[in-house]
Amino acid sequence: MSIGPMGIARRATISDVAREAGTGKTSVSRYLNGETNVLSSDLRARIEAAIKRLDYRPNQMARGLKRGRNRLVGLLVADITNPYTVGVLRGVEAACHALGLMPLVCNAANEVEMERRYLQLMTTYRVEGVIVNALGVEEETLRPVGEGGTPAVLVDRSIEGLSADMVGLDNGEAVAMGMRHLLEQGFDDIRFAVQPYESVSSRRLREAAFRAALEQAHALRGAGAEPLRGETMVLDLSDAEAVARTHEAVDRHLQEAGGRRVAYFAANGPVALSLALHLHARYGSRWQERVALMSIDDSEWAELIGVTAIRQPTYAIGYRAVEFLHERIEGGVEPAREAMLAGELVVRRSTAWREED
Amino acid sequence: MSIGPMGIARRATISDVAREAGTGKTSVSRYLNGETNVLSSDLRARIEAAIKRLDYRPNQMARGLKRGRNRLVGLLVADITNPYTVGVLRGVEAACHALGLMPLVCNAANEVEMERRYLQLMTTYRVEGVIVNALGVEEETLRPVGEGGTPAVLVDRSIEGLSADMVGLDNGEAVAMGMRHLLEQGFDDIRFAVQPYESVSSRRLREAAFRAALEQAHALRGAGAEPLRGETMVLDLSDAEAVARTHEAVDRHLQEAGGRRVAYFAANGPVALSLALHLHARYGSRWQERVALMSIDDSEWAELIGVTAIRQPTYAIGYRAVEFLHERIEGGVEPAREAMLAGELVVRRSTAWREED
DNA sequence: TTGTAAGCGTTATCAC
DNA sequence: GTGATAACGCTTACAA
Repeated sequence: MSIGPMGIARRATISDVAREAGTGKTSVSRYLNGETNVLSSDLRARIEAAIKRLDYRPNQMARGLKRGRNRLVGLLVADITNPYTVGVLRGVEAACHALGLMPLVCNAANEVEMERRYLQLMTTYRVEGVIVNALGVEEETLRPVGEGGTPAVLVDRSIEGLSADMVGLDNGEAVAMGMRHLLEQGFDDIRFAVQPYESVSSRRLREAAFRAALEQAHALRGAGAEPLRGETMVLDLSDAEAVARTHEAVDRHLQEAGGRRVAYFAANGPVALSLALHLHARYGSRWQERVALMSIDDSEWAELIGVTAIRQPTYAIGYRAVEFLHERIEGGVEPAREAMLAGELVVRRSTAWREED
Repeated sequence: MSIGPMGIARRATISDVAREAGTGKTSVSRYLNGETNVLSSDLRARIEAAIKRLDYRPNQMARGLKRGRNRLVGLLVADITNPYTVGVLRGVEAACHALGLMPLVCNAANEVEMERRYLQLMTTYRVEGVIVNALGVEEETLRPVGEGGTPAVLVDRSIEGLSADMVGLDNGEAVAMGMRHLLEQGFDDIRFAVQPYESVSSRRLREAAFRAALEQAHALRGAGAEPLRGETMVLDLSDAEAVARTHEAVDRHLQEAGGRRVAYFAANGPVALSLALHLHARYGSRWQERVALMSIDDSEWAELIGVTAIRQPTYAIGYRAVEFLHERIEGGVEPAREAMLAGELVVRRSTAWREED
């Protein structure tokens, strides 16, 4: 690092290195890009020394400007506060690292407006591609990006009218697996709790799978069997009053159930947490004697209080998303693909335990 | 967006806009930079229209190259998996947004080697400053960066020999507050659980504050009083075997304590979680009848099972860090500052509840 | 094997 | 008011 006027440090440039090594920029550039076979070992050594002496680091921005690729990929997430997101992020980072990419992480904090802004900001930095796990980006926001523009890969949720690679949980199988478990355990009163699901594909699929499983179970039981109760319950976490109302509905449900232990199947981690917090606040630390909670998304607290979960392969999802994106960046032109990764059922006390225990 | 050869989309450049608007690049640049007073309203309108028509977005990289500042700031975190980190991240993002900066988030996943690599990578992208919450970066890695080089702000922990702005929890007061509470509640057997603390300033300060509080309490009690037991217990989360050994030590401690309820004061969230998981696995869901857990760092699960916590103002910490950094970026030259933000005690059942309840 | 020169998309300098 | 033109730090023909 050299010192410029006024004692302010200035980073060395490729020209500085060339001068220091007594050569031209071209050779230095060649050295940097590993075209080592075209360089005499003498020159190579001089360049190497000069670089070390000046503590030179090539400027990625300038490099990107010239080459048209700066190795930046954008990662837009709806909510970094959600452990699911963090898991995906870890996978994304690992894959980026392995592929020589640099992730630019943006958290929209559940604000649709933020999502749009960040997406714009990213294109401004000329990211080579984007990975999107968003709440409400619309097809039009991504369109210029999706077709011939910046490649995009969707995570967890597809966007209506946009055909892009997408990777996420195999929702249908995950919910079916959960329901199979619940029914095997003999639960006959099951509520499926989910955030408003019209506009988010993964939620929609999960809810549909829940109803499908329910109907199938009905059919199997036949006429004479004991009735099977099942219902979808919408929990809008973005609206405190709506949450309160839904919590009250839960209370009424438990009241009706009398002493009978009912099951709640949460469509994701945040929903499960909201439910658990309410139940704990309302019925004390022994609330699990009244309701069996089960959730898509595993978490620290699920293990801590013994709640059954369907663990999502978040790391793999993030990793795969980057792999997809990388292929597109390198010019892949296959039609849009979909990777649906399997969830893993982690059975804990909440559902293993029957009333008679 | 215009279409280049082979149908491949190419983003419009400033030259395209100039041509489309029938003017020169200079005027377009002026328009972009808000030097609107120097432009005739006619020209201004034409440029505006051209920009809209071409969906033009200035290239930040090129801009940065020319201006020498690209509005990128690096955020290096030790572990994105830690909720503390996520809290800080949110504050950082909000502040960056407010100040027109773009955070480049790097997660070192608890690997010291990664930290070094990412720090290098960031300088390669010519970030204007860095915010560092790292495990083991050494002073030398940051030195060129800290002095006259890229400004740096430290979060949660200082680095030996490096004088840089730093922001974090007021550790002394936080621990003192926690100890005051524990003693008031009548606990007389208190273990302070902390990760290896020699090399991480915040841990060291917390441990020291624990011992100080203990001694003070001893002094206050005088000779005739019942004995007060207190001990520091190191829990090395990076080493599974060490963790197991420490967990066993916990078991022995509980055994010795007989039926008496003892207190565990965890120096941070991950430590508290490790303890809670062990206790739950070992003593079942009613483990809190044997030990009162309290922790620096609040979390979802702490509320869910009623564990007392000292909440860190993570959002404010992140926000403040960016403010500090911004001042440096703008050329501030004050000596290194330190912001110690106050924690908040959140009392829950774990400590409010006495044995006789 | 090495170097010269043009150009990536901006902004800054200086003329008109 | 406006617009050439020269950088910024790099890569890449093209020459030598």
